[in-house]
Amino acid sequence: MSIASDLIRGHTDTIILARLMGGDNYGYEINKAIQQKSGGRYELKEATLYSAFRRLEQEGCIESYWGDETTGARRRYYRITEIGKETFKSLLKDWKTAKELIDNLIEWEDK
Amino acid sequence: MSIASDLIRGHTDTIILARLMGGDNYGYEINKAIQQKSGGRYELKEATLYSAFRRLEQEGCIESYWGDETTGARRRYYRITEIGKETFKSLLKDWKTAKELIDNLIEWEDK
DNA sequence: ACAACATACATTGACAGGCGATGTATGTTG
DNA sequence: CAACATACATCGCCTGTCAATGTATGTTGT
Repeated sequence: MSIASDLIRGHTDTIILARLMGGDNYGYEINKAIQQKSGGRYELKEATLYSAFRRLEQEGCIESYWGDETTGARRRYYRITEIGKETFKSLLKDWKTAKELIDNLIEWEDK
Repeated sequence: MSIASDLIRGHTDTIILARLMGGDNYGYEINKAIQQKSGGRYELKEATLYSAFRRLEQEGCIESYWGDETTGARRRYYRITEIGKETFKSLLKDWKTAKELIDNLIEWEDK
């Protein structure tokens, strides 16, 4: 992977919630969408993805249900809740703040 | 603190190296400068700061020496090395990339 | 027929970074 | 003389990431 995961750490939830803002989806597909949107530069590791789902569901940000696939592997779909939408908005604001903050803190005067 | 530390995680080293790009400095003062530059919104916890120094020194990014204070508490000064400067440049590039990547990944189509 | 691969979900155990708590020592200020 | 600021340092816990591993189904190439 080309991006250090510590730089993405803390954004996993935001990234997943952003995907679910566009409608219900299941894990594998969500990760595929992330890969595509990143131009192949980034993907969530499966362990990271599924532990994020567990975390978000416990926090009430998402809800899950099994798809009715009659063929192929079963799919667990996720739906963003109202709490999730509020959380997402809040996380977006945090990101904006953090971005400005970091940009500010890595400035320097060359000596 | 107003900023979630997971959003800053992975930037600690960059932030410290940026401070040292402006000349040698010691831990306490570096943290004060960070607080000032952030407008009081952010400070490194001491445990975080000193473990970052240890890490950076082990990696050869910084070197340390004791100040010659004849009064007051002793100060351990840090100097950025050539390796540190290269690392810093590289971290800046990583940040630029990560910023664009995240901005891209948190876009969504409202439904 | 059968291997290889893609789809799809899930858990375990290890690791790394951040940090609260705590400790040391010195100097200043009300 | 208590409170506070300066200054460095370590220990142990917590959390998020991830390699490894496992399960099960469907497709494609030879």
